[in-house]
Amino acid sequence: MNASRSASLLVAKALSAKSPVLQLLLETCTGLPQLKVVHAHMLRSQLIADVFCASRLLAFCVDPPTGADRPSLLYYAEKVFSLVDQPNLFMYNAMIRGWSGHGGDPSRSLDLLRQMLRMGLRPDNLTFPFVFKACAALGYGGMGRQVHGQVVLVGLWGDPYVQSSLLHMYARCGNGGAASRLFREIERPDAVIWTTMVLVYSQCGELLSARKMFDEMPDRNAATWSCMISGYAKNGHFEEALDLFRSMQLEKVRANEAAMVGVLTSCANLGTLEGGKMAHEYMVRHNIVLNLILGTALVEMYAKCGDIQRAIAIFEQLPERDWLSWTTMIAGLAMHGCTLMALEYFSKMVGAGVAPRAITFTAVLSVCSHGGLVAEALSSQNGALWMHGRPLGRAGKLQEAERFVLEMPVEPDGSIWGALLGACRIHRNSAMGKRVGEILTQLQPEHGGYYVLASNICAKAGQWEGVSELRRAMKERGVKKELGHSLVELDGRAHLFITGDKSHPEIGKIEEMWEEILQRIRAAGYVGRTGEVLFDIEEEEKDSALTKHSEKLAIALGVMKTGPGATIRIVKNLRVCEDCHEVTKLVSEVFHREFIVRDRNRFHHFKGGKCSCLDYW
DNA sequence: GTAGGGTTAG
Repeated sequence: MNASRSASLLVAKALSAKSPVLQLLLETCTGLPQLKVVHAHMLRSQLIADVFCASRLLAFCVDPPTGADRPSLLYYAEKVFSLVDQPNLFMYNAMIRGWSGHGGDPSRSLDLLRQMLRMGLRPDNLTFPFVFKACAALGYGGMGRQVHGQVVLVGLWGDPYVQSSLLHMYARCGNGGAASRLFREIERPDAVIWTTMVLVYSQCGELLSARKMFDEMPDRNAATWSCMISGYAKNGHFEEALDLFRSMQLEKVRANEAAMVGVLTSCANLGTLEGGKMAHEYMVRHNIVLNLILGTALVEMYAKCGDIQRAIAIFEQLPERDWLSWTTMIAGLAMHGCTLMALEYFSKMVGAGVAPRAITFTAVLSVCSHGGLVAEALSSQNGALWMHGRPLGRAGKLQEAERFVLEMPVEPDGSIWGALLGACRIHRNSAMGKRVGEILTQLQPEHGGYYVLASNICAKAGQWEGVSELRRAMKERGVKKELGHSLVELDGRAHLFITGDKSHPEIGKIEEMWEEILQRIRAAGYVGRTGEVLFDIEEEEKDSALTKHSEKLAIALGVMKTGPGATIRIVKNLRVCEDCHEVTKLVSEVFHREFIVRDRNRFHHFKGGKCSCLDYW
């Protein structure tokens, strides 16, 4: 006897005993196939006409056991629902809830709300939270406000579930004002509502207000901490995110996945490998399982903090991979100058049937420019673009790269043009650099880095009119150059140097060290770049007396605090300049240190007087 | 008689 027949017999027996057993039976379903058996019997036995039984069926579809294919169950539920003559409030709620959630279609929730109102049904305190969730997902703030009015009309605005979902909706729709007004009207906000306010303010970029809420609320739980940490991370306040993670541990609150993503992202952006490793250990210690997003964040952290081998190992162990996890891996390899491997992963990605997106192309383009390759677009296979790199001479013609950008199956965005501009600099192609620079300064006029890069390309070619033109454009548009800074981790402490800032407690000794370094590398053949050329080329402002970029102070401290054979990691916010690059090469040789420097674009691994970028960057 | 809110992150 086959399985479905034995199941059928079981069902028939069960249904004769009516609902409590039906409930049990539904609980044993693990997916659509089993559900269909139950449904078939409900139809045959007319049980489907029983509103309660039909509701149980819908409830199952809306809230299936983990692992079941929720979207297909939702469509099945809708079919069942559409065959019901007069669905009751419960059934509407179940369907509205279903569509509003994961793998659903929030606009259907709103359709159903209209439909139930037409049918003369009155939404209750359960309907509204689902409806607001749908509005939030769609970003329909206006619709949300109208429904808010309905809530007041039916006298439900005092319900805490309704209140928090309303706040959440206003937060997602960017209406922080409405949210704070609403919050002030709530007499006794509970922890969920307080937490939602933390979300509201971090969503609006008002981190101080968010923190104020966080500090003022009477009891915080894991979600609250997580919300505040992610808020900091999302708004670029990485140090604060890590500080808060430390306090969270002191308070013995266990972090969840979302919090860890914020923590890892912060470590990745700061480039703190020590912090990142500690976060990873925390995850292992607390059995926090790697899902797709968390796994990708971990890959990114290791890649951006300089441990590309570990990043690869984590990536290979991920339970699943999507376009973004592939892209993160490819971009990470690109940063480390692992050109061939990056291209290999790109072809693996395409081979796995994962469609690349714009950021993927940016990463591939940067692979090519770092590796002295030019990207070449070939014919499409299975609708996906295929691409490989072809070696180019140093003199490099970039026309093919430019053509690649123009022929890409996605609209080139700022970062793609930016990658091409970087390639122009490497290949010393000022004509194209000028062209691409113009596109970029129009596309993203507020982005100071592109003016600087374009101006450096001109300077290198001796085209001073181009340089002054770009400087003028920057001034006219009020674009500020980002201040250079370098971070170095030594003895478990992070030292930050900002251009022109001499606040480090050991600045005197550092300057002395720098003088010594200068003497010894000069003996090894270093000729500092000075004067006009420097002024026009460097990305960081020239120090009035000495050509001392923040990076040089970091190098000096690194040499000071370590012995021969040590590895010193430095993270910069801008691209490394040619002079610093030269200096670091020489220091690595003369002082027998390894430097792993992360600049805005990529890693430079200095050892024995050479750099892993082979002077392409 | 059946159900629900806040972290959604890379």
